[in-house]
Amino acid sequence: MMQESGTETKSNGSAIQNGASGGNHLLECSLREVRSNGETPSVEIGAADLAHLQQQQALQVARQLLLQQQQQQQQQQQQQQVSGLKSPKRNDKQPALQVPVSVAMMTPQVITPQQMQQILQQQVLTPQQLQVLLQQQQALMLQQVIVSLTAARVAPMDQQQVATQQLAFQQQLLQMQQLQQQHLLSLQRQGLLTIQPGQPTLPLQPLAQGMIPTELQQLWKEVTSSHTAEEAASNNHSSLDLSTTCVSSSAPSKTSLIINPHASTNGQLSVHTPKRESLSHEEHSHSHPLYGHGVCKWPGCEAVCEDFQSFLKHLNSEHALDDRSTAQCRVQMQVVQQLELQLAKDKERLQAMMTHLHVKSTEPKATPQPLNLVSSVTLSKTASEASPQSLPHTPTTPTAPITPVTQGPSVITTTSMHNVGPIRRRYSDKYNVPISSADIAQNQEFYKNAEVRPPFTYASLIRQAILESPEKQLTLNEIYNWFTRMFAYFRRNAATWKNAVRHNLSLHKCFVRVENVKGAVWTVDELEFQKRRPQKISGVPFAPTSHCISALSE
DNA sequence: TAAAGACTAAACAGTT
DNA sequence: CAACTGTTTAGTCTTT
Repeated sequence: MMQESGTETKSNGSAIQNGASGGNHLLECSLREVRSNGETPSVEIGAADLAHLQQQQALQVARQLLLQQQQQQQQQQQQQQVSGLKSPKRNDKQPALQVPVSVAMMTPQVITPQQMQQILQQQVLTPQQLQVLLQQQQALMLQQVIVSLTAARVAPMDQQQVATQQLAFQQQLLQMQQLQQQHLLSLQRQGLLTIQPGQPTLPLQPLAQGMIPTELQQLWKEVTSSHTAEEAASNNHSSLDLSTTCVSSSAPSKTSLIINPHASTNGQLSVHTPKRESLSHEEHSHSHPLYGHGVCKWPGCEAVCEDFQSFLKHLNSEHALDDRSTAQCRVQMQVVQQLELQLAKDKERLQAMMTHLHVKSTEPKATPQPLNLVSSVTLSKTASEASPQSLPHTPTTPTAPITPVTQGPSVITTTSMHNVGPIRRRYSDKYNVPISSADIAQNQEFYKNAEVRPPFTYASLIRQAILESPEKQLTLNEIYNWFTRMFAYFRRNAATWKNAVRHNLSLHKCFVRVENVKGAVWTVDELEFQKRRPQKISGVPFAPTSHCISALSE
């Protein structure tokens, strides 16, 4: 309604509300609201953390699997129960916050290609987990490269050592890439996956793909050759700092901060911009690509800076022009180059897809649902065969100015957490999109950052919010907070959607209000919810379906 | 074409 | 008194 009113000739109050005017104010209000409620999760930090935890979880499962295999080889039968290996689905279903500390704190290790091969063959992990695992491995290897680069400067290796290590890294990377390709191919064959390179939830993929050995070699040469004895002496300390930062337990999340454009919405990977230049420019606005949410966004830094002034101090002292910064810059440049390359490829692909599907760009109502464009095109054979009558001509909503996410984040969701429920029919069905069991939890990274309307009904979202809570009950305000936390879209037009939430809570019998000591909370009557409507669209049993295909995109 | 579901808007009452 | 919470009604749009 709001979206239609924005694009259709007919207009009412909501159209005005939905316009650009006042949007910032509403956004600020929503954010203030979130903060005032004592909740800290910033969107970006949450995104990075989640990616980190997902990686850790996948790695943990893989390790347990390997461990179990070893045990089984030794003792044949007895270890199955003791191993405590959770089913992949169960594991995936855990919200990030429930991940045991021991898992989150685990020091990442690179699994050998042989071990990886084993995991792939066993097919015990879900495709999603394998994907994550592969990416993490690539990230870890990249970190090893960086560590070695700095270590090489601290303690110069002889040429043979360097060459040997180089070769090892290259071989490992190559093997990993081959395995990943093999894995993706097998997924494709199984119809579980439509490959979408460059998707934001798989931030490492483009990098790893792009970091071909020759480039790494070049990088290696550049950095190692720039080493001088004087620098080694003066920068010994800082180099070590980098190393420890990179191999620390939180390294994966830091890596994702570097590489994933979503991990820092304001970090535009603009490292090649001369620092001083941007400084003078930014001093007025106090918005600096390397500074956000009180944290230094220099790759791998994350130092807390109270205000902008202290950030500037920190930037000048900690990230001055030395060989460490130079090396980091070079790495970042590689990252950017690869991302740009990937973006160009994806743009080209999108163009070809749209050409192929004879997009009617004059369709006025199509704009609000970029999600369904990609879904309908990439989801499955049935979707693409459906030949939608009209497709959006632009991947972004007119009211959504966020550009970094327009790259095409078609998220592959091969695991099922919560079956969210009915999608909003008015938009989704238009394109014959069978994404009824789309998975919020898997797509949340996207919705957190992109101001795109989630294709789910209010009732489904409310239910999801309540079910995600530990007590399976939420106050109205907590439901509000969930909406704003999980969806960038709901950070504006608060009056509208909050009214809708209240309206839905009251209207649907599946939402039960329970008087509490500290007020009232809302719970879900699951029976009523399931009763609500025969979900013809989904029509498919949810567990297997969502395990196979569900999707979303921008 | 009618019915049903979903959404937006708004009025209103009770509570904090 | 203002803001919040909860209920209800009305109108519109879309799908079946």
